[in-house]
Amino acid sequence: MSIQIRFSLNEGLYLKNPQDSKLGKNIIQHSILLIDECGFESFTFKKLAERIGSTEASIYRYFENKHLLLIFLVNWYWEWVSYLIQINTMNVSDAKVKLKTIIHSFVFASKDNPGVEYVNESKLHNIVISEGVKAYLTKDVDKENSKGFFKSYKNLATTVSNVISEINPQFKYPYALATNLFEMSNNHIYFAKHLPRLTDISVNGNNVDEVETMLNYFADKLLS
Amino acid sequence: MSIQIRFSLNEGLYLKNPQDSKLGKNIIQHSILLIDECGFESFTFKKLAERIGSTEASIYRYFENKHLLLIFLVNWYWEWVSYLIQINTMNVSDAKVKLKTIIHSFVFASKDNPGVEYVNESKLHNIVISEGVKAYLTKDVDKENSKGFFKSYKNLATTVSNVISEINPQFKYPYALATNLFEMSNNHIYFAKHLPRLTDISVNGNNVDEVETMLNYFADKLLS
DNA sequence: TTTTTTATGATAGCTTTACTATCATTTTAA
DNA sequence: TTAAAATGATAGTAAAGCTATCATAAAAAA
Repeated sequence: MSIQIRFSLNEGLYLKNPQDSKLGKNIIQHSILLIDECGFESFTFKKLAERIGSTEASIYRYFENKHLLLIFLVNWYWEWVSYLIQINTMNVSDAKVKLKTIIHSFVFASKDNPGVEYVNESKLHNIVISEGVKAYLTKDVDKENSKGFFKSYKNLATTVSNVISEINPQFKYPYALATNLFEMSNNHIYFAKHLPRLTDISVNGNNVDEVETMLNYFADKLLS
Repeated sequence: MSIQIRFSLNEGLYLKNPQDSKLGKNIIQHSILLIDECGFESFTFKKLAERIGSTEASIYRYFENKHLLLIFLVNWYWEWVSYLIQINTMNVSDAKVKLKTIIHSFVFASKDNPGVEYVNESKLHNIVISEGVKAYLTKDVDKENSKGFFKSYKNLATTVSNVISEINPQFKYPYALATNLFEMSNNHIYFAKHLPRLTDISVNGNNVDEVETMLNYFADKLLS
């Protein structure tokens, strides 16, 4: 028996739910691998179709365009992180410990697996790091936001900001700190790998311990 | 007499220095306006050429492609911010005041003008907020970094991190804090405008006072 | 001033991306 | 076993992202 995880993502993101068919799962699986390989700009539905032995037309039956596929993947990732956080904090009552657990959960999200067969969480994490912000940094952000395309991320931010407010009810910026912890995590992993002079931490291989330490330090200090 | 500001930007960014000719300045001026209007994805050299009554071919004589133009603009912006910081902190000796001045300088960079005739600093700031990270979030980052394309940003980060270390020599993350202040500034202005549930601050019109207050609070708290 | 170099404009064309449409075929469900 | 739904195969279109060539205009050198 295997655990079957299936997230309910916003229906506007796809034309047909890719989690429901073999081809759909193939699209998810190999789009992750291919975007990780070529980067989002060079990624095309044609390349993806060739890779999975299908056709462009078939992929367009699932996603209107590659931008919506990216938003789908990013949402999937945040749902996955939310799920991990929920499980890991289930029996934790102390808010400070809860925040530490949350930080650990998303910094190490790619290693914590039970996992979903057709999703390589580690490569998906790389995509979120390198391409994630492109999901909302577009001229369509307001229209897409009104359709609820960023809800997964906003819900997660709310969850974390509630824990922050529990630790220090006087703290004025719980949402900003919550999102900043996520953004910092992604940014500084990227900086460590590609622009090391923009950060103090280093990432050896996939060892992100220093990121976790830094985020805990920032959170502790700001909430003290 | 007018003040002539001219930044020395990395020569690999352009084929011919656009600061040296009428057409070049026109390209800079109207690419800023056009990217601000359409967003980077929809922006094309063809549209720009039509706008300034020139041709695609002529623009390609200045920039290899729109990606390098974006890096050029972002570098221009960071050079501009560095210049403002340098002027504003010239006669400031106290490191804490210096950091406050730095924060003020970049949050209000678009208003502080003397200005360059053909650059709309305020719209350029919008571009940096909405499109800036796309300059380095690509598969070419390592190659481009080795050519020095991100040097302006790294120099600025170093300047700020030195001030941070002056305030608190024990602080372990001076670079991370420096870049984080910049990234937070951009992110939260964007969030306030487009994804308000991801932040606590609000931006009314172009009033970014709350951003300044938040950054000062974060910096003070972390360095105390 | 005349000549020569350099910058720009006009035009054309080529490849790739981002789609859409149609019809045949396979797979699934009634 | 038949109808319906999903996929594949193929074709085609518009725009993006270039490159090349030649004519002309402007600037610099002679």
